Amino acid sequence: MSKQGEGKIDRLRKNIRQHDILYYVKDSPTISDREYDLLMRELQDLEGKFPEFICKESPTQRVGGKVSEKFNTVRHSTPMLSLDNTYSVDELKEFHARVLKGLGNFPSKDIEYFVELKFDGLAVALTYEKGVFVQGATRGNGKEGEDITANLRTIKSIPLTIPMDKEKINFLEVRGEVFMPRESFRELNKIREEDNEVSFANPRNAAAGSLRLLDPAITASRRLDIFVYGLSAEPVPIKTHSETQNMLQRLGFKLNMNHYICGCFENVLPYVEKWRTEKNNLEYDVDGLVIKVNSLSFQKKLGATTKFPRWAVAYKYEAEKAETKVENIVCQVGRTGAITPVALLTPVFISGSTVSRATLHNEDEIKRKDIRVGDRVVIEKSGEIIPKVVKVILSTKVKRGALFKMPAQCPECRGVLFRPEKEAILRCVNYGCPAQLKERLLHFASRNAMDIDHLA
DNA sequence: GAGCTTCGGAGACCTGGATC
DNA sequence: GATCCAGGTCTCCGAAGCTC
Repeated sequence: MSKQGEGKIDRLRKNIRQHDILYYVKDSPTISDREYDLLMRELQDLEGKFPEFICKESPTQRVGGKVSEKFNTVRHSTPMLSLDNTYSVDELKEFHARVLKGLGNFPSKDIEYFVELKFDGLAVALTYEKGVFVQGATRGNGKEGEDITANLRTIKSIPLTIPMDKEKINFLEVRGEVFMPRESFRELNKIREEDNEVSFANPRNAAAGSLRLLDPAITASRRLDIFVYGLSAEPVPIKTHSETQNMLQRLGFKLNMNHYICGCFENVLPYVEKWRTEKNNLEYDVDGLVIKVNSLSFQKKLGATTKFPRWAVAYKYEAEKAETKVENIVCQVGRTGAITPVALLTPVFISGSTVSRATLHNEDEIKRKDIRVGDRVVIEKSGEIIPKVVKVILSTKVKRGALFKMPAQCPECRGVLFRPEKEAILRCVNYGCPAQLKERLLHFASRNAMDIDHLA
């Protein structure tokens, strides 16, 4: 009886996994939702009768239900690098020139490129051992990320088991981008509004927040999705990036099929133009394209800097812009003592979030752009959906205000001025003269009518 | 409020080539 | 060999929004 139960559970699991791939990965279900639910219920009933056969790879165990207290740190087997960005065709050409140079002035016509969409989500790494999904992690600082396995297991397009034996590999790490489809985002915000909760600013932030929830059951309700785009396997049986895509597809992962193999660099450029407008018709956020050298041996030869691979680059489409007013300019002190002038702006909604502050970087930058309080300025977000460093790109004088002066340099040592300690002691890095320095700073502040709240 | 996400900018640092 | 310069690389920091 027990043996029969085990066999039936096994068949049901395989059947459900197959339908998961058809529904969540290939987007072509062959049974109705009700039929799928009946299969799942049958499996749950059998696992209830034979609890000794319940395993964490079972489709019924996607949501473990266990609420964790914190996320553990995970060290990546190979660094998870981000991509260098380009914003124009000229910069793309420079990338191509660096590739040619890096390969010893290889003939341009012999470099094949792989072009794919750049999804606006969170990069994750999925680790499989002996065909079982054992760990999922965020990118973190590239070397270490957070263990979010429990939350990733709730994403139904991530297979919990894969046929690694068919590919003759023992270890597999898959990299992809978790995102929230626009429809899921709209529905989620609608529910939050009905519940008088604060809406999420944009799908990327909603996805980021959802993956860092301590309760996987809530993550499961957020309807996240994933596109995978890369892998490292042992032993490595592949020679090109396009072959990795084929392998990932055979293993049952969800890939985005809007990708192209370009026989030469010139063939890349039409796709840049094609997706400039077409990206807006997709049901998920895309902020550019990724252009990769297709040959893995070339990728290896080109290597990487500490931050970016030299064999791939992102092409980012022009960011949304908005006009607003500089209300004030204040000094902001970082935790190491570095002072950054920041423009306080009339809040303006741009690319999914409200921007009210913009870094002005340093005194030279302020002088170069001649930015003053009261100026009308055009801002653009340099990181698209998440407002990271906001660039002030144009200053249109409407009403002149006080010219900002920045007391960021010690008149004597010309170095970093001070470092605020927890006890609010100001200390000159070069001279170690807190009292004198504090006096000098307060003098500067009063002379220039500056906001000194940050220094107090 | 703390601590996390991602990624761009600034500036320090490093490296290699040119010139003396 | 010393010096200068340009370009590449690295590290630090901060942005807004999120969860805890």
